[in-house]
Amino acid sequence: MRLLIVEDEKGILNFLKEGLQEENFAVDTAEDGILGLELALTNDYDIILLDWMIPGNSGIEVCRQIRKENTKTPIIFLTAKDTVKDTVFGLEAGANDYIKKPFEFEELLARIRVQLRNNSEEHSTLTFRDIKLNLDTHQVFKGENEVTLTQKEFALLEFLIRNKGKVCTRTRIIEHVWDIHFDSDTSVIDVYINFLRKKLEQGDSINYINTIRGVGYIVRED
Amino acid sequence: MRLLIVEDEKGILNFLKEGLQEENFAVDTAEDGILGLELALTNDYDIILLDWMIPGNSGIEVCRQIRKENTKTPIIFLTAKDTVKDTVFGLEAGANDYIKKPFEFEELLARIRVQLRNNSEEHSTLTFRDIKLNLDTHQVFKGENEVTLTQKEFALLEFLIRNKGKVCTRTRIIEHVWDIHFDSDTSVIDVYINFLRKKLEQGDSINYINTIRGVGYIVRED
DNA sequence: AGAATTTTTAAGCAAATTTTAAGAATCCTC
DNA sequence: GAGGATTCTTAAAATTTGCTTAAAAATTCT
Repeated sequence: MRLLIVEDEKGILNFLKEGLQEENFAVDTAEDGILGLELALTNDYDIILLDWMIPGNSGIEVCRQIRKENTKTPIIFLTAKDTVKDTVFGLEAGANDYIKKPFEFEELLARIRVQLRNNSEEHSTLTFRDIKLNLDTHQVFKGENEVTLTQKEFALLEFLIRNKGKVCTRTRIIEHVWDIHFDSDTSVIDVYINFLRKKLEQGDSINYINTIRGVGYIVRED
Repeated sequence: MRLLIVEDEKGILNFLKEGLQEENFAVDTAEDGILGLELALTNDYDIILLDWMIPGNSGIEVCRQIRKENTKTPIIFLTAKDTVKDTVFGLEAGANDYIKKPFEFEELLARIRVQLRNNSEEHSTLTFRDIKLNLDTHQVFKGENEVTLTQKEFALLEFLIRNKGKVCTRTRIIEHVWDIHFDSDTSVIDVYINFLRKKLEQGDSINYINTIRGVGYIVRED
């Protein structure tokens, strides 16, 4: 994982650099906006940490410039300011997240992980217990046996497994799987959960998908 | 967590209301500025969502009025406008954040969480003595053992623990957990406190929830 | 176009949750 | 310790929610 830090305070910069290297990131650094922008545009980073107040260019400006060329790489703002106006501006300029100084290293790490998780495409298979889901081929296996799912069934299962261990509320499901963003009283979700259960359980009466009444559904490893 | 939505489009209103209820918010709604303002001033919300264009009063005006009395409660603007000028105007009127329509429910939720500072991972579990409450999975553990709670039970316990060490009056409980704000003589609270005690105490005769006669209930660490 | 498959709607049923209600128990004041 | 108020407990009624099924609508395939 390759990472760029743009930050003018040497103390913070070194602190971050060392900490992140211990976490096995390949770390590049820049102490001003000019260099930062150049590095960001000429290299392929997995994530960029950008200080708000830096010489050469404001962090916001650097962020905008990066976004002109590259919309993918996650950018996290490090900011001493905490007025809302600034935050909003930052997000509007294309940042993915921001963290207020002073922050705990752990928290930064957590946010970095969130961004990387969102961004990474490397996982072309998802697994859950004995279920394997191949995103490239759209195939699903239960142990050795292939289970054939329709598109919607696949999408629903994928969403559930991506959120393994967290409740998927009905609202989130309908947004992510059906792409409906307004009020609608439909029972498609129930029907599709039923389809999935039937196809996955295959008589074994294993309970893969748990219902959280009044909220939604969840899949759990054990 | 108690929340007010001021929004005139019924479709959006219901969509938000349902989605947020799934996330365990107690949701109040108003379809115009007059009612919205009145509710905002006479109740104690944890967060307010305010549409920009509403009948009765412009959202901005409502926001300003609220801020005259109450500077604390976070306000998020829902807006179809997206010029920066308007945005700044709104933030100057005292809003804490804004979100452009159409927006994804997820994004709104993220912004609400930022405002409530529920953002970081640690906050996805609440603890109280040997009781652990996981907000992601909606699971509750007493030591090693899982305790299964219904939605209302969960919401009530969550409210009590969030207010750990403080008395929760019956009025606040009925408002925050049941979303009832008129006078009503119901004994649901008693019944649910009883449910909780039974499920939590599990024969150990530990007293998790104390009664404050004439006032309400409280949970305390020791 | 017709057939097959997938997706959505609708409705009845079952089960779980929530609320109501009423008597028992407890607490507090005089 | 009597009496009133408050809370506890229990059971049953009311409501909500989710499951299941079948059929209609939409889409894809031949």
